[in-house]
Amino acid sequence: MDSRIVDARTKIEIYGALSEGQGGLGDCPIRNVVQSIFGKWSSLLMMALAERPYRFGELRRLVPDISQRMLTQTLRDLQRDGYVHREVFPTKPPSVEYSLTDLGRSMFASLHHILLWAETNFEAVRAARTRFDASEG
Amino acid sequence: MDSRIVDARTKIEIYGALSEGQGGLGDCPIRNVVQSIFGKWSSLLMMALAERPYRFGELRRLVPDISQRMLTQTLRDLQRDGYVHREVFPTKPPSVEYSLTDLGRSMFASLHHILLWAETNFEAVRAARTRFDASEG
DNA sequence: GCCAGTGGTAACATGGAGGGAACCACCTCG
DNA sequence: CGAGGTGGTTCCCTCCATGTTACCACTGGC
Repeated sequence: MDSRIVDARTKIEIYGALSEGQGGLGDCPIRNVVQSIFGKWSSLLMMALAERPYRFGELRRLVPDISQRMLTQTLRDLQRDGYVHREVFPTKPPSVEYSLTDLGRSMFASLHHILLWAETNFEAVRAARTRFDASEG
Repeated sequence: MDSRIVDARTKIEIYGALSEGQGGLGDCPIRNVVQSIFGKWSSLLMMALAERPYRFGELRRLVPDISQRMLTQTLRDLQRDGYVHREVFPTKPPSVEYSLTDLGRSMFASLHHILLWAETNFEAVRAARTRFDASEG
């Protein structure tokens, strides 16, 4: 990855231009994509599906405290964005399998970095929060 | 980065264990950290500060459609999490400079991947959405 | 007959993130 | 004297993501 960071002013102008006529940086399509990735459950489901395909019920059991509604909706959003493929099998009670597409695998490869960072550094962040909260009264 | 992905079941159990007694995966500290990074304006401000330190007013002009309230609050959150350093200079009207800490630079290095991915691929995502919306009536 | 499991949908409630506008103290410049 | 720039805070309101609950059709097993 080219770690050179272009002048932020320029970059932000580009971001703004992309949302011309819609409301400025607030709904720039790039930031929109990023936002949708970070729904409350999206990254967790991507993590699971990155390992192997899962069926609906399996995912529900794997993530105990997601509601059925949010599981349905999050999967549908991921499918809509092209990250997830949904396949129905004509078993006696029809079963449904969810798997990552190529786009999904590509996206998860980039997403993975920040997830790993959080796994490694969340204690440092928690410590920083504690320090901050203590010093501000 | 080690691209080997551990068994999702195991990983999710670990995530769950971290939030023991608080409410399950819903507020696992790792996911909590990730969520805070993806506030509406956080990544944009990190992008700017990754380039060089900025003053409050500079940031406000750089990001035209952020409200003063959200700028203050987002910067405070980033400072609280240890990503941003806030320094007050005793100029005649005191001025304030915001810069990244080492933790912040480290975090942004990982965040950068997914931002670049979104910049590169947002058209593919938009295309996928259009296709999906067209095919579902 | 009846309950459990398949994969959902629909109606409704709610909490918190975000937005808008006004206000603050201080200083300088015209 | 008044306007505008410094960096905020406070109050109020709105809307959307999420949660809760109930319901659906179908099948197999007890």
